[in-house]
Amino acid sequence: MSISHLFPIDKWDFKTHSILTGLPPEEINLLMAHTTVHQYARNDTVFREGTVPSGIFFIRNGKVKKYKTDKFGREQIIYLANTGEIIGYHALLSEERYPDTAAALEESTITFIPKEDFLQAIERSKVLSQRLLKMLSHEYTVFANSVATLAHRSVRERLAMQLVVLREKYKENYQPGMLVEINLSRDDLAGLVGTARENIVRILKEFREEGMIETKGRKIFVTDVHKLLQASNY
Amino acid sequence: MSISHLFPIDKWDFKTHSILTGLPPEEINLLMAHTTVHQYARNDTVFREGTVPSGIFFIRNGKVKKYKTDKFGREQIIYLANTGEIIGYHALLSEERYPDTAAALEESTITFIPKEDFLQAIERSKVLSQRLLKMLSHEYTVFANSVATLAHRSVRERLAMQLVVLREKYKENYQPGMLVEINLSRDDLAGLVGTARENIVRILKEFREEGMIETKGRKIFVTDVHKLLQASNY
DNA sequence: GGTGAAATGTGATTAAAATCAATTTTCGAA
DNA sequence: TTCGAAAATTGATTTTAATCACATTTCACC
Repeated sequence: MSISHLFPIDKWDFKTHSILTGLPPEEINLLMAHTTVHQYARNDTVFREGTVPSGIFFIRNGKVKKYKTDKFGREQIIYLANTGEIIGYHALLSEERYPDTAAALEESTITFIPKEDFLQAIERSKVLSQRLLKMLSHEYTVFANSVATLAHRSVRERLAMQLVVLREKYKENYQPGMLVEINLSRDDLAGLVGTARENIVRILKEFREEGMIETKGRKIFVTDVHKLLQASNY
Repeated sequence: MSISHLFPIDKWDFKTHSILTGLPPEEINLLMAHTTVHQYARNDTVFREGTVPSGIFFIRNGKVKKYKTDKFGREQIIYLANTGEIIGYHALLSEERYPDTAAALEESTITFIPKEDFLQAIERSKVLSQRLLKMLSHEYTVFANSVATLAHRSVRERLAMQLVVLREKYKENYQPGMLVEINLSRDDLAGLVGTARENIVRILKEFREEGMIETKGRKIFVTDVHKLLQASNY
């Protein structure tokens, strides 16, 4: 059972996984003609803000943070991409440089699709370009949500909300009743919520004391989603 | 002369105006087959969050704020659309309900294009759908920027930055040396920056005393863009 | 031009979050 | 298993922003 009836998780998720799944074989072949597969260790950079894009990346397995760093070194995570998702297409389609940096959050297997193949596939496949249009316009919903949340909700509320989202993203072979292990550094969590590490630590402690989560080292287990949702004030 | 070499204004601007300009006549005809033109007074709603989209809107003249309201009534402006821009396409393309509300900021003339015509035009015109892809993916750049800014910059910095952006948006028949009149309520300015009205008022006062702007009633005139840019810490 | 509601502006106070300075824990490499 | 660097945590303090309570100004309308 999902929590989508309690919390609109799709408002926090791009839908890039829907791009490739079920695409006609010919289109798949076109896209996959010259792919290369790479292994990324935790913290390895996939692409860097400001560089010229050379292709797109399909995350076969793993998690990638997309983030911007300001001049004081503070990171803001724009989006956390999961297994099955694609990244790097914005820059190619907008004909700009990468607007942000992508780095693996954990050991990840990623397929690289060269620019030419991707653009050609779009050129030839109406299905593909229509799916991209649908997906990209959905991103507006996600961002409108993020912006409103960042602007008007407290750090505590935002952290509660993100934990609910992360619980979904860290589900793997999930069975009802299982605890989901959220394995993310405090710094990354801070970058996701948009605050300093210290605040994250303190509020996590509150959540623990209020019986919403348990922690084991850096790992976080959500033990009461409903209470968390309440705390998020959503 | 523009300030784009000092400040990347395009990172604050969607590029929806580029959609229609220069589109082949046949595509234009397709799109414009069943349009209706409407006049909106200040504060009139163009469409409302949560409703089913029935078409898109081309702003012939005027300005429209796109915003979300939280349960305490606080508005967050997601984007300020200007003359020549289109709004309402996200919901149609993503097949969702409107993710935000649109309301005229000033007397505006807006052309309505019905859903069917818009979707048909995309279906038939490769040029149009490719332009949409380009535009939508550029929006990611804008939002990544907004999110990072909201998360890590002070209200003072954000206000300074927005004033620079607004100065561009309120340019009309601009001649070098002219002062641009920014005519926006303090509440809307607060909604754009993501803070409370009182903070806006206080910081505007600082900016006035520091010789960056002048005010006349609600109207704001930027008198020193460079100082503002410095204050924005960009 | 006068009038009143709405918008703008001011001051004081409270609350939230950022920052600074350590200390403790964790976890991978030797 | 031990060691040491990196990460996480805690506490104290400062800064920033939100909130509350009014005062003043503006501006559309009569």
